[in-house]
Amino acid sequence: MGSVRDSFREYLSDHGLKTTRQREIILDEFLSSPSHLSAEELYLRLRSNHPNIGYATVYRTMKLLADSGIASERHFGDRQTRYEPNIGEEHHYHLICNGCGKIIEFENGAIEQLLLDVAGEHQFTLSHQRLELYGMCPDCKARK
Amino acid sequence: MGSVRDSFREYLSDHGLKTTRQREIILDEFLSSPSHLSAEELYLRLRSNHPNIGYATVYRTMKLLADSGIASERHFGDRQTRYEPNIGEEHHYHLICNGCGKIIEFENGAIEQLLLDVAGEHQFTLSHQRLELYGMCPDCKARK
DNA sequence: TTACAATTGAAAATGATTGTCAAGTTATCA
DNA sequence: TGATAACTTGACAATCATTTTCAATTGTAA
Ligand SMILES: [Mn+2]
Ligand SMILES: [Mn+2]
Ligand SMILES: [Zn+2]
Ligand SMILES: [Zn+2]
Repeated sequence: MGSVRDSFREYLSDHGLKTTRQREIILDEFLSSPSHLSAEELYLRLRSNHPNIGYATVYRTMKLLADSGIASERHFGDRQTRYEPNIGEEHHYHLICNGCGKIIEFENGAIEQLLLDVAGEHQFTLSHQRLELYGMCPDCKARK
Repeated sequence: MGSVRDSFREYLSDHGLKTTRQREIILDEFLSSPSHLSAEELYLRLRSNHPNIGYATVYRTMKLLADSGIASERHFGDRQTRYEPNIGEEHHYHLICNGCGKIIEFENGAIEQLLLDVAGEHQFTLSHQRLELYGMCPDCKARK
């Protein structure tokens, strides 16, 4: 369970970076928060217990978490970068409601395979993919 | 094939908006330019023949073209919104090289159907989807 | 033509993110 | 256990794409 912290420590030390109080606090808050948070949202959550942690530090740390593979960056409709933990998560895609912002995650091996095939046909070596569906959820449709 | 201009005029008039010299010039330039241009790139191209067309007008007009269905907005890796004409284009996805920025378009009915199925399973009414693959093209791999 | 709402261009404002820098911390090793 | 060098932090300024503002101009219905 503490292994995420350990692997972050390891990543930092392997890259000549330092383990700091702020970085550990931010990691903890990230792991105990709902998924798909933006740096700003995380900063706001931290603010109450750690009012002295700076805005830029949260941004910098989220970038480190992404680089270390602990977090994944996501870009949905709005302009903010969002993050979600990579821990024990299957590779998944997102279905997003334009009305209420609800995010539904789904996996689909068939789609995944077809995408790999497409990349292969073009002799591309894939680094990452982005796949999101946007629409109205049943609740929002009813509410109208 | 002035029909795109006609449908833009129709869209404008149907929405209580006006057909202006600038809007027609911008539409023409858009249609005769390579695809996946950003508003700024379009502005730069217009600059030589129409140095008096303002930056904001290009932004505003591209938004209108998207709203009218003549153009589609695209968001690739960089931070700019890009546009491509919707005319006679099949619905397609993009494969983008991280090295040289090359963009390969592909269609895939099987993927499209699977995505529709996913949306259906969750009773979502889809408005749009985003699907891009990022990686290294064969040229860029060789060059390294 | 007139009358009036829509549009324009220039410049300022916005908002997310990144850069700067002086002061504070961390890891190392003598 | 220090001394030291390198990294980090927080506050704030800077960026960059895009949007807004506003006074002057233009399109259009009648
Ligand atoms: Mn997710
Ligand atoms: Mn395209
Ligand atoms: Zn909803
Ligand atoms: Zn390439």
